[in-house]
Amino acid sequence: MKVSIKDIAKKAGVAPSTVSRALKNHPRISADMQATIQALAAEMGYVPSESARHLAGKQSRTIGVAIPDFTDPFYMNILSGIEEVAIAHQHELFVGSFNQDLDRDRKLFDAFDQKRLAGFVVAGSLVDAAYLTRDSGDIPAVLINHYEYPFSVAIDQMRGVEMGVNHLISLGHRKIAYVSLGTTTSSDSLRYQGYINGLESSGFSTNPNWVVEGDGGIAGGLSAAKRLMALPDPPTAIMCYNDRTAIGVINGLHQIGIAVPDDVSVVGFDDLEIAAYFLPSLTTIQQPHVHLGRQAAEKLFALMHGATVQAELLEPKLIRRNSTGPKK
Amino acid sequence: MKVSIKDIAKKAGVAPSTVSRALKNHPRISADMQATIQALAAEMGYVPSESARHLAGKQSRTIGVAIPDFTDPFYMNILSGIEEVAIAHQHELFVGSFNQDLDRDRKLFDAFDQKRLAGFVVAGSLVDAAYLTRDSGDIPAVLINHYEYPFSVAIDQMRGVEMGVNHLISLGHRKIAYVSLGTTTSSDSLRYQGYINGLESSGFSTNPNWVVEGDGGIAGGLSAAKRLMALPDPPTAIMCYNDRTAIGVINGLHQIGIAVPDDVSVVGFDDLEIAAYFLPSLTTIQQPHVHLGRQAAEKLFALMHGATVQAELLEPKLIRRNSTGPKK
DNA sequence: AAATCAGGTGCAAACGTTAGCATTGCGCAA
DNA sequence: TTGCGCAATGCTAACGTTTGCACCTGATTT
Repeated sequence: MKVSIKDIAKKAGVAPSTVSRALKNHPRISADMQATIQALAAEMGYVPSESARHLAGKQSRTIGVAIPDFTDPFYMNILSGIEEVAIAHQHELFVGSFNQDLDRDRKLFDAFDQKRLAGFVVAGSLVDAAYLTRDSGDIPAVLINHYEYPFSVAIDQMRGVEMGVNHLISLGHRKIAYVSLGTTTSSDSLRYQGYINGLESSGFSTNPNWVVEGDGGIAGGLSAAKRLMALPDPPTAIMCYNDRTAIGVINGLHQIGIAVPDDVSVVGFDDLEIAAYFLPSLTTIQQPHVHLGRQAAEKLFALMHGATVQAELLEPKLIRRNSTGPKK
Repeated sequence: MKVSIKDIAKKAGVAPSTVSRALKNHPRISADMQATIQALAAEMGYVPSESARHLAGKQSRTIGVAIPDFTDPFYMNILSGIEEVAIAHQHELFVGSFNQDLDRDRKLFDAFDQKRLAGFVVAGSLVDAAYLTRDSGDIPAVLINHYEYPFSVAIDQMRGVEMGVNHLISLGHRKIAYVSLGTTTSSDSLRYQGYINGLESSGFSTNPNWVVEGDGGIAGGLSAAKRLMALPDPPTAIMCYNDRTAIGVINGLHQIGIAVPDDVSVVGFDDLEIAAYFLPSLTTIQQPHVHLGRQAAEKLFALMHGATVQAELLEPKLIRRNSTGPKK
């Protein structure tokens, strides 16, 4: 069905190897022959088989990316950054998510191995562990927002949350709550630690009641906000695990008639596109998402080319907008 | 470097074919041998080569997906639906976006061909044309939201916008604007036509000044809103190409002190997650995104299995929320 | 005029796996 | 004892491509 190099060779009356070379403008094939073969190939609708190419010794031109979930905009931004540099390097992407399924992460890494990928990027603390405990030896990999792995690109999440908390303190807030991710991942504990640090470095006490669990999404933030405000001594400011949580929180507050930032201030984390356009716009900690992806990919290519690279820790940045009010 | 079936065979003192069969529990291999080989394979860290497998005649277990952009949540939802059923059918996904790059769509389809994919799904009217004009003959494909192609899953976009316009009319609005996608695609012209139909079927005139171009994103909606309200005779309601445009529109209105829905009503299209949580929440036309993806994938698998399938046109649904006010 | 050179091309092995067919023992029926 | 069938395994070709090396033919060098 599919025309192969042999078919072309037969029709042109030459050897398959000549066709192979002619198609890639090998210098030892005459210009005449190259033109003839290429025309013939086009006419016959020849499409090279990637599998065969790959088998015959060439290195793979595909890099893998593992992300938690296709519907999380944060990871999509990262992905988009990775894709950008992959294309620039003439590589393709094989992207896999590992959603709800607990087995899926293993399967994903198995797939990476079976494809003999040139390298891959792992984004999302949920799988870091899964990756690190397997011995998929030789394929170079870069992790995003992981801190122990030698090849990683990360932003200082702990410091980020601390900056958010400090900002709230500087506005006069003393009752500051935190809505967490709600699953035990390194990101979650780092950000929580940042919250504690921010409070303690200013000499304020922490109230365990003011730390509640979200789910990293809007719905989790919404219910967390309601739980917080039902407390006998509700907070006046809420630091959130991420922007989606913050949006949920603001929405939840709105539902029970609490205005942001007039009554309660809210800080997010990520600086998604929507953060700038939500009403009120979100004060948040910026992660340079696309840049993060780009950096990770660049690092991966460096690694693939044998360069020595080292872990990189990017500085977060506070973006002040309207979900935190003026100084009280 | 990588251990192959031959390495295992050598070590076990059997033929490669025996190893191959033992690894897949072939009935004609003794249980003993199977156990021995499998243990040995595990111990040696054997990982099958997908390329070799694929070359040796097996059909590919990968389906391709072409989307416009990784950062557009609408397509990510679709993707997530596709992925779900792909996994259920034990297939993998090869996802490609074709971003800004005009050449990229061709390259993407070339990649599909070179990989000898089992089939693919094309989402996004920008590439439909690119796909339809090429003769990538034998690989089954399903398009999303395309109307001429025999194998497609689509919702009735024209009807959707018409429903939105009718809703606005029923609230008493007469000056209704439309913010388009701004590029000539079938989606854009269909939705525009729905706008015209909605107006004309109620006997209202259309004012060309009230049709302005967005860009499918938030920024485009924002500037469109400002342009509309600067008109000598500004509209009192705005129908938008999609939710992201609507969010931009509401934001733009907010910037110039116009309240939604008190002063102006806004309707979106898609029903993204954020639509329900934006403030004000968005009245919008629901596309069953994830379902759309699932349907498309199911249809693709049916097609791959030789079943006869036909195009499917889903009914849109108006979701009434707070960006459109009570009857005036 | 003989030997060398180089450009142009063909041969064949290799990549890792699968699958059809052939082969080897063996126990068992005739 | 001879022949047979069956279970278990080996042989080999094939998938489509690449690549090192050998080969041929004119043309250039001495």
